[in-house]
Amino acid sequence: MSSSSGQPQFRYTQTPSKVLHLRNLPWECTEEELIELCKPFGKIVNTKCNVGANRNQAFVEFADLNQAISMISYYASSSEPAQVRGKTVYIQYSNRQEIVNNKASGEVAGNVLLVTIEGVEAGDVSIDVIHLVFSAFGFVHKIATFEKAAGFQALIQYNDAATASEARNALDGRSIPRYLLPEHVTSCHLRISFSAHTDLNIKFQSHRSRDYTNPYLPVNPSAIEGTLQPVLGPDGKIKEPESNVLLASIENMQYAVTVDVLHTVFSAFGTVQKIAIFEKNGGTQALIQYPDVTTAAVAKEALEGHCIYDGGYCKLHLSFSRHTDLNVKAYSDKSRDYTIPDTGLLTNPQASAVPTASTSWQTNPQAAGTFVSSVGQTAAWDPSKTTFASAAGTFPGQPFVPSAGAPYPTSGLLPTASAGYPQVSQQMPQYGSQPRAGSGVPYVGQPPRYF
DNA sequence: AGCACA
Repeated sequence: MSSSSGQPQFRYTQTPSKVLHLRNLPWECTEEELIELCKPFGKIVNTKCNVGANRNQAFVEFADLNQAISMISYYASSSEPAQVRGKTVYIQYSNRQEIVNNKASGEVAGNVLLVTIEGVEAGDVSIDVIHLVFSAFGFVHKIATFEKAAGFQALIQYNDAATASEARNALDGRSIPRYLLPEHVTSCHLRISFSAHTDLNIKFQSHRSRDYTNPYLPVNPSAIEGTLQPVLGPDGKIKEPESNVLLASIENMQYAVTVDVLHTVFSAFGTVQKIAIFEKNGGTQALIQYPDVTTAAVAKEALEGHCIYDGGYCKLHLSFSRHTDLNVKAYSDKSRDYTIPDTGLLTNPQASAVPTASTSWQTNPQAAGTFVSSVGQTAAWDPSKTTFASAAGTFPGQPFVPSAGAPYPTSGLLPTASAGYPQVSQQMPQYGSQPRAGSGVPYVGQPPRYF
């Protein structure tokens, strides 16, 4: 026979390759056209278009050798030749085993995609929506989002370049379905390229980054809520813009944390204007609005990492919210607006820093008779000066005294050292007496405590 | 219609 194994250039003796050589393509055939032709046979992990003197040749690399074989086999026995724009395309195994990465940056197939979401603000597309969209092509390991001059961008890490390529091929230039987006978003085109990253370094689960391979990664409360544009502080660390509204994440919420509890705690630093409690990512969070940034900053500094109740329960993590004025129901189970006068249910604004016993009773019938405001006149209270010993005695007019039978005699809001459990009141922090909560509020399955 | 290049 004329064919011999010593002539690899002869088509019937070419060794199979994941890479196919296509020729007689229409002039400057696009990658999309190439992919359309080849993708029925398998996952395309790389392409090279417009090669050759006439720019009418191309290479396509499949994820698997068998996929390349199936395409060759199909057209070897097909009565219809492979065609692009009606032009017959001749396909052979390439004499190379892989396409070299000579593409422009961003075209080099990797397992991490760089996705630019055009025409939206970061807050418009949640990381959960991004995860949903990109999970259609395979397990998404990690997502990191950020805002750059180019707009809202996300890095999507898959296990392999093949999966990433498939997602890119399917989604590049497309839009996230409207029903997944806020109503005001009119367009949301995805522009997708490959990142040079292979493994993203996700430090926290947050609204801008996720590691789906590590469910135990700590949640970063400063990044859960809102769409803060990170600001670099003097130390070079990411610093959130200050706000008069604090976002509190409540960790280890063994006991109910109500609006009243939060009001008592946060009133220690100034007038609390509004409170809203909500559930997010399976945890409880709250927004606490002060009249000014300074007060919020003091409260944040003093309360961060402290527990409302002893034993490490209801540990607070505080960050500045992007909100400046909460729009809350004046009086509900989960929210309170203390700035609205004449509701009949609320104390008047001047005295609103601490709810009176009577208002607590109205809202918490079970708590009747148990309310003790341990904070007192907040306007005069300086957390940096108040001493620990002053807890009950410094606040005249307190109608109730601590119950001798209280099962948890120590005060809450102790600083929680990472291994500092259980805690005792002697571990008082530099802030002196801590504001306390819990009074007047029924616990879940626990009797109330007093101070 | 016949194998590319960082």
